[in-house]
Amino acid sequence: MSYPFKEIEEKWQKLWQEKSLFSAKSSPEKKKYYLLEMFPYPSGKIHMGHVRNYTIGDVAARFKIMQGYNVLHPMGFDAFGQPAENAAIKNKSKPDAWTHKCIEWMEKELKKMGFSYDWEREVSTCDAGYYKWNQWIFLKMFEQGLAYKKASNVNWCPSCLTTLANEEVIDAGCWRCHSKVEQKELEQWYLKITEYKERLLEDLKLLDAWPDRVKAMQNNWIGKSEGVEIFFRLKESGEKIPVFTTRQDTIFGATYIVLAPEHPAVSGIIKGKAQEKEVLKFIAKVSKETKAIRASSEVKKEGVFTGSFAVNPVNNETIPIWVADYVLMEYGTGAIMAVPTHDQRDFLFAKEHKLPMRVVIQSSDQPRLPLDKQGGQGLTTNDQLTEAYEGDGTQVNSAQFDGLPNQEAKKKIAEWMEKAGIGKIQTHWRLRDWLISRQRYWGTPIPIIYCPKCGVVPVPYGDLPVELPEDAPFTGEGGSPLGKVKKFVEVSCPKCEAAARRETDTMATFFDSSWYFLRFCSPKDSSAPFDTKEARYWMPVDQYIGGIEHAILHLLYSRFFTKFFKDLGMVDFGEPFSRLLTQGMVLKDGEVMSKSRGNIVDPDSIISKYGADTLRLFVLFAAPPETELEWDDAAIEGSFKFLNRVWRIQENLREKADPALIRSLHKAIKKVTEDIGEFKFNTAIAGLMELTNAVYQYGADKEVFVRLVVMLSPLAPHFCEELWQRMGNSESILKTPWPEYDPKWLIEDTVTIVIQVNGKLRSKLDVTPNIATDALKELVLADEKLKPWIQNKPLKSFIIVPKKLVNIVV
RNA sequence: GCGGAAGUGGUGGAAUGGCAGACACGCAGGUCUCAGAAGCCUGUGUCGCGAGACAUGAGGGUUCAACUCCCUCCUUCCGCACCA
Repeated sequence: MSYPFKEIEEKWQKLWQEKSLFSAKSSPEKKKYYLLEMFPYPSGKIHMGHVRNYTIGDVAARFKIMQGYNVLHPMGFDAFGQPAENAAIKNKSKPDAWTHKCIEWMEKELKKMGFSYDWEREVSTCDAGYYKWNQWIFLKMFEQGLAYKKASNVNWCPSCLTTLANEEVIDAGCWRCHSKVEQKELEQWYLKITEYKERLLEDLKLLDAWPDRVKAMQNNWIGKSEGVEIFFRLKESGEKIPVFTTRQDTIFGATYIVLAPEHPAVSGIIKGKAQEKEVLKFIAKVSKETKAIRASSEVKKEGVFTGSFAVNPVNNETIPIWVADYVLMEYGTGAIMAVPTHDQRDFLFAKEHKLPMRVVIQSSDQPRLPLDKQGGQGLTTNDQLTEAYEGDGTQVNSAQFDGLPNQEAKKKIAEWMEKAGIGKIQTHWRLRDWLISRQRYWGTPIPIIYCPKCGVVPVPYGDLPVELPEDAPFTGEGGSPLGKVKKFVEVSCPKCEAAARRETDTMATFFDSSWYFLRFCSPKDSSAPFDTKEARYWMPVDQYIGGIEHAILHLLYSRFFTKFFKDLGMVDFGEPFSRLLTQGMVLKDGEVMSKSRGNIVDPDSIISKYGADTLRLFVLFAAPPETELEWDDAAIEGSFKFLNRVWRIQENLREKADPALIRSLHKAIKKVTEDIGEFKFNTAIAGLMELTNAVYQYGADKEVFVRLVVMLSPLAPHFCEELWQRMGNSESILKTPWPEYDPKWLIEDTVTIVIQVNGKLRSKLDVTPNIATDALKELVLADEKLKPWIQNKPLKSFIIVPKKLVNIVV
């Protein structure tokens, strides 16, 4: 017979709620712990990913409560977004009603898992009480010049019918629907995240408790590269052509320069040249290719000579100007100096088009690079090299810099060029400003009014929130639905009262989630986005838990917002999340669970078969939190069996425990406490299983059983509350302090010493822990089992690791 | 190409310089039962009857001792990328 999990779970979920056991209050004299899991999009159903994410968080929260911390563990919903709107189009329902229904279901599902949330702090981003503050924050950014509108080429998803941020484009496709992203010229709102690029990069170093992977990804994304802009000049007109390089140490090896086909100087330099027609044809061909195609043709680098020449400012050498598709207008200056000997792409291009090469960095390894002179210019012939040498070495063919190590020359050349006015030390960044306009209904309206006389006018703070009208038409045919609601669009200008129009785009939903962790500190505040005093107490988040898919998007934006609030003086810290745990995905048969693959395991079905406690236990036991978890329908039986095994102990409690069991207990307390503290739940559970096995071996008394149940309670809370109550306790088990081990029980009367001969295990001895070295040596050498291994070979050394091991080397 | 993570039994995984495979799943045997299920007990890396030998992606190195540290390489996953 299995234990009655269904009754037990329902009973305790009800009791916890009645007692508001998890409602948090700030109290400065108590140590706080803010534990947060990434809030979900309210799809209506929770999936295994949610179960895993929130179970990890819940165990940590309950553990910290029992350790005496004042714990804040809130939950809310990232409720704006396209699925609600798509559902509205499909079912002719309203996004608002649909979303609230979903939230209701979702809450129920979360409650069925027994999570310890402070539901009084629940927040939904689609409530006007929340998104009012999105608008407030937007206006503050607008005042600081951090929110601005500009026309440019933007990413456009033809299926979602809206623009996308760079961070939302994955493999040239839309992050949500994977449609191929198109480029479109549009006037859109941007947030100047680039203003914070230095700090966003620099402060990554402060995040010791973040996974390296996430930091590396952000580092990559921000993409700082330091180099020099070198001013080449056109031979004929003397016009400046700046090129950007990070390898200024190779400047003396530049044998041609290459312009992007879109480079503005191209049309001027080909005019009247014999090559004009050919170049124009080439440009036309390239312009037809999309970014993706251009990037994918990795092997062949196509290009044409322009008929013009440029002058290298470091040696006044005249070199040809080419146009090629491998140079991109979007990066650097859209022009490069080509050094075929020390850049592989330039090398391939030069070889293809028979362009000259010159070695300027000599490798210190053998064989040496060929430095054969050709026409007295230090040129290497085309067939002497098989690839570019991109490593470090010594400068050669580099005038006054000859003989210097190239890394040193890099600094000196940069300084020299700046002094001589032929270059400028410069840093390029990959990070672009964040496009937040979306041509969608179900989001926060951007609080801006366009007046024919006053121009762009921010909505006055007193008029916030700009509420979403309820009766927007959803056709799915494109164009912002808000634009079709007359009474929304037509307003009078707040400044001059002339007839004006409202902005009809809404904000990207990542705006909403960039500061929700602050809102949880004072979720009902009606005078500010958050109460600075409350935020000072609770923030930063001590432990944040969520999926790796947000490594750049949400986590970068949240860091940006936090720094913005710091600049406004609203918070006194620059990073929102002290520790970050990115949990691994849940797989089935080696693949991510997804509807399209049809390999979804519904948490509900598991709960009704085994109960939430078994489900919790299994997702924690099957793998460490950071790694992928392979779902196994059979293995979950093991977790269920374990709970039943613990359940049966209560029927057979003894009067007095065996000392061997007491020893196991104290060992287990030490292990489980350390492991839960380090989020090593799988081994913590193994420790509890071992203790349970020991109980079966020796028989348990009440004292041992009590501690077992207390330690199990963060992991299987309903189950343990029930046992706790049956043991005669009236208070929740959460009010019980976490057990402590007594070190005296960890001291063994005898220890087993492993005896090795030449590093191989040959025997074992039981001795007292503090045995004298000589006595131990004597004992070991008397061991009959070792005789065949030692024979009468001379003893080279005798290594003793106290209480553990002896190694005899012969 | 650059950056990150990982590679251990049939499976999930444990061990961060000191007994490789904890704890589970699975499998096999036993016990209980009229029988089955559940429970309980035992066994279970490979080869070998055995003593023992071999085994942590491959190969080297450091060390009395290496899954663990160092070097070279291979494979898989993830991020970025004609980034100058």
